Amino acid sequence: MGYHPGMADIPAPPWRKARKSSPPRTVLSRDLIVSAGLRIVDAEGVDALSMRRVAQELGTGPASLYAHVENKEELLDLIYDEVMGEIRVPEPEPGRWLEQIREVVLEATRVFGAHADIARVGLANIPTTPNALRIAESQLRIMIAGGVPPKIASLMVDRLALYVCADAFEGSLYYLRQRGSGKELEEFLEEVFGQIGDFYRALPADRFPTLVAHVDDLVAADDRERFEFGLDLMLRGLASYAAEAGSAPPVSGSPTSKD
Amino acid sequence: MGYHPGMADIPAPPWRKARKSSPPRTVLSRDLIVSAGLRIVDAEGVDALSMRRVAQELGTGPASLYAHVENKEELLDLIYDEVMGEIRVPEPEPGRWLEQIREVVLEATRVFGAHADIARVGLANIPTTPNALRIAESQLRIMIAGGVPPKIASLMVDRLALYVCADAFEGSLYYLRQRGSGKELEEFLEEVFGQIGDFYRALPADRFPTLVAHVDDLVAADDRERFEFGLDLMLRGLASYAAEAGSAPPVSGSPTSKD
DNA sequence: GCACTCTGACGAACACTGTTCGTGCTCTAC
DNA sequence: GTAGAGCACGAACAGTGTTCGTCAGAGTGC
Repeated sequence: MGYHPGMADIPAPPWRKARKSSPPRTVLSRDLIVSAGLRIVDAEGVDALSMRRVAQELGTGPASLYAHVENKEELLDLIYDEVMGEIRVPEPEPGRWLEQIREVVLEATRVFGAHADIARVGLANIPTTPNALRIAESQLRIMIAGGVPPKIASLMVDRLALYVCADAFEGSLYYLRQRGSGKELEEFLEEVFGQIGDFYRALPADRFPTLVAHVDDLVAADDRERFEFGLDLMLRGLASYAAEAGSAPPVSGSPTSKD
Repeated sequence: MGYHPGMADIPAPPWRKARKSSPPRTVLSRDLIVSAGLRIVDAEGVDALSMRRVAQELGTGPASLYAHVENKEELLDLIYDEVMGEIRVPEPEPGRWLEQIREVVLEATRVFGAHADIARVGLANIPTTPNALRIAESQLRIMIAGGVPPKIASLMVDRLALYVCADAFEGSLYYLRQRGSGKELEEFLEEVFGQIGDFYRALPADRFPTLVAHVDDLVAADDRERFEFGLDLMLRGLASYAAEAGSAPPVSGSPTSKD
């Protein structure tokens, strides 16, 4: 700060107001912007991401970002693709195709779960970014190698993506609210589920007899169990489609008995 | 406008500036606000709904709304519940439980589809509003009457709600973009799907061989087919859980052969 | 070494957003 | 007839995404 080597000792002429003491031009780039954005999303969620906030993180003004990024929307897409880049996919092993699909879905859920509510970006866009394609390619290849009819496999890729994003987004809501309330995760969840349980129990039993009668079942399941139940629903359905089409059904009957 | 009956013919004294020509106080109410909000959502989508916009629709200022509604969030919840009120549910007929579940889900999808992207409100909230409870009660009753184990039925209610909202929200994206582009629905969809097809076809075949090889399958399905495929996946899975638990499986094998 | 263009960083501004505060009108209850 | 509560409303605050015009500095051609 202050002296610049090239200017020797000559002080800036005072009548020129020194322009602004020439702050060292920060060097921006798409990657810098994206990773700064991802940092914000991870720490505070998608709603907290604003162009000003990203710019501030990089020590500049919001207008500077628009030279590298079209939009806030494009920025979010780029961040989303960055996250999807963390999802690892296996080489197809035809004998384990159903299990492999299950593994890819679990892997995706793990990654989304590690990045706050970023999954909602995936819900709002038709994914055509590189990593989205990579994962779709992988899933399609696994299923087709396993003998699933291509039409079924294509539909399945779409529905699985929707399910993963929707569930991850739903799950992130609890996560963000917990973070906002300063409590520990376990304590928070217990409190929330307790409140929901109390709420259901307090319902008028004449209008909602079945709900009231099964409160415990309604409240018992945690995030993980609900997610896996829904996933296995779809996988059982898929197995039945595959079996109908003459493909060999998965060896051990149902995908439930895994893990 | 102008004369008020009680004031006879006496004009307002000019030195008092007439306060503001005393505009006839509009009478607000929660219901008025909610229905105005729903009108905006229907016409322009959730993003277009702002407190100012609602106030304008009612001929007043934004601050006036806060006497009847806590929040924008609460307003959206109220609008969402209003929409859910349109969903009709049947009386349980144990012999047709799977078909009835399917019908309720289709009915919900129909209603959401008629109200722009309102479904995204359902994605972002744990639904505890009256109509959400009504529908959950109905689904639970149908399944339990059909012999589905309560635990499975409880999980199913949750997963179906998630699926319906997620799909309706995804579908609404196309809808809103079409509306924004001034074209006819059919023309718009054809254009979009054409572009996506072209995009897939133009992909490097060495990195995405499976995608490129099955472009036609990937692009062929429309909204409806994708939705019903996913739904039937889940229902087949559900049927298999129900069968495992000793309940009578649905008569005609799979839910696919309906309609 | 000089003059040139062109990229891109940046300050300021615009039109919005949700929400709050204070004012004062109008209707109700006594 | 008057006190009081409820509530409609204007103005303001702090924030948003985005655009415009300016202008420093790097790179290029001579």
